[in-house]
Amino acid sequence: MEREEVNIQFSKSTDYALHALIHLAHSEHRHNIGIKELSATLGVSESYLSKVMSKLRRDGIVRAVPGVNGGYELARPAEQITFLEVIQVIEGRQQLFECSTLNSQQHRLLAEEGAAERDRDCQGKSECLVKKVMDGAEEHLYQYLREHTIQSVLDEAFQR
Amino acid sequence: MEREEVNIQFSKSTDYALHALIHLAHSEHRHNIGIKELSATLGVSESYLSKVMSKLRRDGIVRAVPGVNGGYELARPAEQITFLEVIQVIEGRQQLFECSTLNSQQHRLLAEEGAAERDRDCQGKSECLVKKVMDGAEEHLYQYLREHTIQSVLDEAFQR
DNA sequence: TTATTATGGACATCAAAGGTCCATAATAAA
DNA sequence: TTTATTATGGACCTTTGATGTCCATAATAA
Ligand code: SF4
Ligand code: SF4
Repeated sequence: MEREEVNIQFSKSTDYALHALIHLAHSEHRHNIGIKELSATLGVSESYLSKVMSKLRRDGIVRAVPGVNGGYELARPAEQITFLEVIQVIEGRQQLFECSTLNSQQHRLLAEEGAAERDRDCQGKSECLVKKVMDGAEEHLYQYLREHTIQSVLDEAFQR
Repeated sequence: MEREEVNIQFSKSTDYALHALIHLAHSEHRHNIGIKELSATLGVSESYLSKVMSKLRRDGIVRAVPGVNGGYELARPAEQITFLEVIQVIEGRQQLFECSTLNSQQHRLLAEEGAAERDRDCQGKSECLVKKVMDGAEEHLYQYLREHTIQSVLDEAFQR
């Protein structure tokens, strides 16, 4: 009877950002695509999309020029813009897993076991295996996202 | 000046669930670990942790018995409980990426390009490359999480 | 100078995470 | 058969973040 709606997924903003970048890449012969055209292409409101674009500009993914015939264009070639980069700009850069029980008995128990390991990796961080598994998962995910760029999507889409 | 705090990370509940399961696995010679002991071990309130445990029970990860000397125990051997399973029980099973612009011009443009592909994979779903990259990322992540179990953490922690 | 376009701040809304409290059900021990 | 104990689930609360709008301002090319 309950409507459980827990969430571990990327935000709509990330979706919008990726789609906008693809449109810019696809129209790179032209210059300065305005927010009007972008929002029409994606079917998203100008106000909201402009927030997303501003973020992309602040992080050097796109360039923006105001005024007549202004708009956006990629700041770098599309093959240098990875999925990971876009996601991190929009979603932030916190870790996929952050310890919430660092002051617990259990943390002490599990982290102390790493004593042998702390000889080589002596950073005093004392992370346990749970954290290591989760960090490994994150790195796996990131590595995959690093290998895919905006250009790679276009390449596969428009080869015929 | 802004405090951007966007979030793509696992919830505290997932953290609690993993830690609780590790405690149960570590104490499997005993039976029926009560919520009192669990919450003391993790340093988390009984009320909240009991919600998490109930979820784990409803999905067959742990067994629970009320009454004097009651408590929780693993419903299956620890080597059969994967990280992925625990995460999905707590976080739900939606996809990491869901299309938010399915009615856009761009979707039509990108999805139509898959015409050649629809001959073999004729499901009418017409997903584009963006979605495929993201789904690939998800599958990558999941595969990794499937390969790690509660037992594997204990093994590495208590080998000396 | 002017029309146009992006920017950023201020709000508004809504859903979900995180958490508490309590009444009830279930159970084992006495 | 009590009784003490423990888990369960519903109701409720608070805070946060995602999503979104609106407007005043800055910047720029024509
Ligand atoms: S280091 Fe391990 S035991 Fe300690 S809080 Fe993090 S996940 Fe939990
Ligand atoms: S299928 Fe591709 S283009 Fe269509 S909404 Fe999904 S990600 Fe966007």
